[in-house]
Amino acid sequence: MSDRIYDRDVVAVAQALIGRVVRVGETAGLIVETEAYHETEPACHAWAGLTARTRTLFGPPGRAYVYLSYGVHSMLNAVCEREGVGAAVLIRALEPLEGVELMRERRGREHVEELCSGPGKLTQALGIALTDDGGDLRGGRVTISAQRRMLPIAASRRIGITRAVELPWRFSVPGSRYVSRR
DNA sequence: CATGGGATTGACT
DNA sequence: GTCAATCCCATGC
Repeated sequence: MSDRIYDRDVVAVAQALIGRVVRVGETAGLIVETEAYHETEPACHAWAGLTARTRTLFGPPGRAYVYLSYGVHSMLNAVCEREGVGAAVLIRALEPLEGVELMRERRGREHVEELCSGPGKLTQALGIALTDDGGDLRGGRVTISAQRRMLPIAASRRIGITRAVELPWRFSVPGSRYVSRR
């Protein structure tokens, strides 16, 4: 059941989200890159424990955790594991599927490869903001499909962090033109 | 209450 | 390759 997508090990969920579709209004994209974060490792916001910022992270699974990075970019995560455990999957890149013209307007870029190929890019392209924090990913404004396209998956180290860098918790579709840091 | 560091991006040398 | 933007919030005095 789709109810069990998020209520399990966050690393397994990070892999299971590859090939699903994120949709917001008329815009939609195929997930081609994710990263797992868990309270037991210091790169995760939940490492610091339950605070105002991490309230959603410790809440029920299947919700959106959206936070502001570098004071500039909104980041979309899927809250995982049982309520009370701080864990989430960062959605790092999408292959644009629908609403590409609207994505171009919002991004100010023409090339399809530059629309959703990064965690800050895709939230701008889909119009995801901090107000989407806490929303239900299976029936809210921002949704992730229960259906999944099966794609090859490669594991690697997470990008842009300074702690727990050795964990191979980044997952991406090998050869995709739509992953970040091409 | 003051300070400093980001799960990034885009512009510039 | 380097670096600033910009602001939330965790941390420490």
